[in-house]
Amino acid sequence: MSRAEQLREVFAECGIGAALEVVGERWSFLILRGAFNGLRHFEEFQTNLGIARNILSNRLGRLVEHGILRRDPDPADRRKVTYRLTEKGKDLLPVLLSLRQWGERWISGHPSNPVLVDRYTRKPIAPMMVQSADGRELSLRDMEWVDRDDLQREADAA
Amino acid sequence: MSRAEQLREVFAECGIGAALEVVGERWSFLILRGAFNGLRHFEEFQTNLGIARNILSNRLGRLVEHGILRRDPDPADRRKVTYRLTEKGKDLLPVLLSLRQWGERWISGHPSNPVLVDRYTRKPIAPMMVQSADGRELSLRDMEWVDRDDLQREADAA
DNA sequence: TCCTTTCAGTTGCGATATGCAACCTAATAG
DNA sequence: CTATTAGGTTGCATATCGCAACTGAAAGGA
Repeated sequence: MSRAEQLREVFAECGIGAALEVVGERWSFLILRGAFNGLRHFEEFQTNLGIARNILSNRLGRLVEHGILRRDPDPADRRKVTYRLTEKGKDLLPVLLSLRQWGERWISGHPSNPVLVDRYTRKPIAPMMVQSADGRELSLRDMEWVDRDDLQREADAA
Repeated sequence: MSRAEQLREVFAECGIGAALEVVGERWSFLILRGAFNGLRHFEEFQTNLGIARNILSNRLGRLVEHGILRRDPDPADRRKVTYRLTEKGKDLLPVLLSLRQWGERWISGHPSNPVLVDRYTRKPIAPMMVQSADGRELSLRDMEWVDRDDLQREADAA
C-alpha cells in the first residue's frame, strides 16, 4: 500500500478526515466562501481572493471532481466558464459559518461583512451551536463520546 | 477604492480567513479531533494519527501559541506534557462537528465512531444547521447576504 | 479584415512545507 | 546503572505552493 493510500485510509476512518481529504487545503474554504457570496467565474475568484492562477485552477478542478462545484460553459460567451455550488457544496454552509463565527469571536474580534440574514425578518442568523435531538443547546459538559456499539447495547438493554 | 480592492479587504477581514490562519493546515483539524476525543500526550497523538513527529511538534506548538491548546507539565511524571483544549479550542466544536457530519453524509456515507451523545438522554446530538435568530431552521433560499451598513440603514429606516 | 482585449487556463522555476528515519536529552523503572 | 519512555530536534528527499510569464480561443472594435 502506498503512502498516499495509507493516508487516505487514516483520513477516511472518520467523517472529519473524509471531509478534509476534499476541502482540507488552505484555499478551498476561501474559494467556497466566494462561491457562497456569488462568485462564478475564474477571473472573479482570482482577483477577489488574490490566489495564484495555477492554484486556483487546481482547486476549482478538485472541487468539481469531488462534486462540490459544477462547471458549465456560458452559452452567451463561449470563453466564459461558470462555477456554481452543487447540493453537496451548498451543504457545506454550516461548516463555513461555524468557522466564520469562531474567527469573528476569537480572532478578528468583530463581525465581518457581508452578513447572512433571514430574508424575511432581515435579522442576522443565529450563532451555530450543538443541540440535542430535541433542540436544547448543549455545552461540552452535557455531552459524552460513546462507542457506537456500546450505545447500541445500552439501547437494547433498556 | 475599486470593487476588487473592496472585495479583497472584505475577504482579508473575514472570519473564515482569520480562522484559517490558525487552524487551516492539513493536520490541525485532525489534532483537534484527537483532543476532543481525549488525546492528551505527544505519543498518543503521534501513534493515533500516524503524523510525522516533527510536524506534530510544530502543529502542537502553533496551536498552543494561538491559545487553542494549553501545554502543562505532568506533576506526577516530569517527562510527560499534557495538551488540553482551552475555551477557545473547545469553541471549535461546532466547526469540527459540521465538518464531520458533512463528511459522513457526503463522503464516507455512514456515521463514524465514537458518537457524541447527550449525556442524559443518551441520544446522538442533532445535525448542525443554520437557524434564524428565533430558532427556525433556514435553508439557503431563506437567506440573503447583506452589506452590514445597508442592513443598518434598513433598520434605521424602519 | 486586422488589432486589441478578455477569459481561462498552463508552464517554468524558486521557495516553502511535508514525510521519514535517525538521533538527542531528561526522567523514570527495574 | 542499564533499559525504556516521553517529547522532542536534525538532516535530507520529495511534494506542494506562489509568482510571473506565456498560450490559445473567443469577443469587440475600427
